[in-house]
Amino acid sequence: MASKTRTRVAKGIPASCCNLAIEGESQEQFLAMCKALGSPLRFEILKFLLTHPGCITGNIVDHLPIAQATTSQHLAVLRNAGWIEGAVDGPATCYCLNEDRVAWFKELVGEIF
Amino acid sequence: MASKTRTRVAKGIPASCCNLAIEGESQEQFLAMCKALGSPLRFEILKFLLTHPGCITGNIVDHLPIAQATTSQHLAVLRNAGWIEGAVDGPATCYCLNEDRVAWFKELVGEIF
DNA sequence: TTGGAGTATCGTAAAAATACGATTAAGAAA
DNA sequence: TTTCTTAATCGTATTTTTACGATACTCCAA
Repeated sequence: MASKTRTRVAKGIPASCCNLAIEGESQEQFLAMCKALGSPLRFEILKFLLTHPGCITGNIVDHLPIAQATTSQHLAVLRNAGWIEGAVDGPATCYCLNEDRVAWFKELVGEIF
Repeated sequence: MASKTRTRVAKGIPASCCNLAIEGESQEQFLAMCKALGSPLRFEILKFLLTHPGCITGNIVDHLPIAQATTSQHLAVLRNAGWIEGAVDGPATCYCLNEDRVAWFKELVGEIF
């Protein structure tokens, strides 16, 4: 047996040089935030919220070249990833950054790399 | 005309509170890095390279639960995003982090949020 | 109440990402 | 050379993401 192992690997894998301070649930949440951030439209939404705090969904819809339904969908992704929070304000929803989460994200990026 | 504009928006869009130091090409590169980072398998590759510097493709393939072709594909994504660099070492390819890019990424995350 | 404004969700079509086996290519060893 | 090791690329099936119109739902005003 042992057919799957590579032959002629004299060197093998280099020894571990360090450990990383991320795994499990934290890692999942971090990856969800990265993934959510990786879309141009969603990044545009975050930029808009960063520079125009206190916006409602409609403001964001007007600002983007996509349909209302799609915008709402992207907002949900950002919400689920933890980037933003939505507060109901009458019939509208007022979105803002989740400052704690953003701070956590920044910290983590600094720690990991 | 003006049929698409929202009525009853007395408040309008909140005034811009600040500017962001990212746009255009820089933003595209940043988003590519975020997107690449957002995949569990690719993050696993980065973690492996972080903790085991000097690995070749085969080491990474052995470490992941996916096929060689898929791993190679993910490595290409990370390479194109700028996270890693591959150096040819005989028949093998030795991968390492692109330290400059990583530093740039960290800096940017600190600036944006 | 009733009506309309503001949003979220549903259902679905199109596009993109993911994964794999097979193949190709390039270097090292025989 | 010929062969083997290593890794990238090709073609393709499957899954996920994206985007939209239509619909449902909530709140406020008339």
